[in-house]
Amino acid sequence: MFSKTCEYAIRALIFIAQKTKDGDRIGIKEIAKGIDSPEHFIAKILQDLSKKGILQSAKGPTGGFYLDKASRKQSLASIVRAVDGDKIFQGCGLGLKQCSETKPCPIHHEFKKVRKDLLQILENAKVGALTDALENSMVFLKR
Amino acid sequence: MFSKTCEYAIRALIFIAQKTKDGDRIGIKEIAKGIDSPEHFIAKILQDLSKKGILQSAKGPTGGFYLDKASRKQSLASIVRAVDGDKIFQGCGLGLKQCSETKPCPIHHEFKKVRKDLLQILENAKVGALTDALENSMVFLKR
DNA sequence: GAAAATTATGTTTTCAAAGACTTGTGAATA
DNA sequence: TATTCACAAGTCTTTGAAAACATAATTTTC
Ligand code: FES
Ligand code: FES
Repeated sequence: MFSKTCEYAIRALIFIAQKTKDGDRIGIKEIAKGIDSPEHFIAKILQDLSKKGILQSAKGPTGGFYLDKASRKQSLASIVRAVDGDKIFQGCGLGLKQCSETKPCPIHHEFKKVRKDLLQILENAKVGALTDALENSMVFLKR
Repeated sequence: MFSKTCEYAIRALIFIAQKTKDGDRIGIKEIAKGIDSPEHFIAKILQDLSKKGILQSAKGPTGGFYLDKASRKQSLASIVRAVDGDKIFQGCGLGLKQCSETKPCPIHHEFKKVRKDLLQILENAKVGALTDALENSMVFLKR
């Protein structure tokens, strides 16, 4: 569904949101452990995303990654868009060059609904809102 | 969503279904043109699938690919399973090693619904049933 | 013997991951 | 106050594997 890169990115962002509620910062090593991802790989992903303003970072001692107020209100959809683009939200399910209402593929009408549902889920899921469930161990970022 | 391989496979199967309604057979070159795919690539895909019994083939002059009665009743879901496996139907949306009800990821409950809808669409779409819409130019396999 | 799928093999591109090196920054220290 | 030092992100390069696509030889069957 999503690329590996994108999966790691979402997990990481939620993890960071939980760990930096009180203005703390968190290092790359701890993030990698916390979401069970390759350290160098997630490092690169987060660096790209911080350039794009999806999350914040600080160098030096006491440095690390964190999320400001605005970033916390962000939806998972915007993360997906930043990483994988919007192919998943707009592209044709059967790989036609362009999804089109007037020249649809055989599953266009049904597929459109799935895409829309998926988009809605991701739009509604705000990064900062998922931390409570995490702390109560109702959901997990690794297993 | 699906792999390129899988997209080609679905398009090809629907195309073959339409072109071999009356016991005809159709060659690889015509298929490649009909669905706008790389000729050698789709050839390999179809050969794999014919080994698995998803479609039928015959060598020699007047040979080609075709679909028997049973294959026509097949759903798109079984094609997807044969090509991409059932990761898309069962795997965790955030890439956890295993999707689980007891240790779910943050979007598990919502995501499950999307997966289920997708599965249903693909189960309901039978290869042989899509040919009419194709012939009436209500749907397309390339553009 | 010609037309078709089949098999085997090779190339290119993309994705995932790892490693080494660089830059910036806060804090200790002289 | 200026210097140094250690820490942590940032950048660049390389490796590995899989997916996507291409070429050539082979087999089957009419
Ligand atoms: S044309 Fe295929 S999903 Fe819209
Ligand atoms: S655990 Fe992530 S989708 Fe079920």
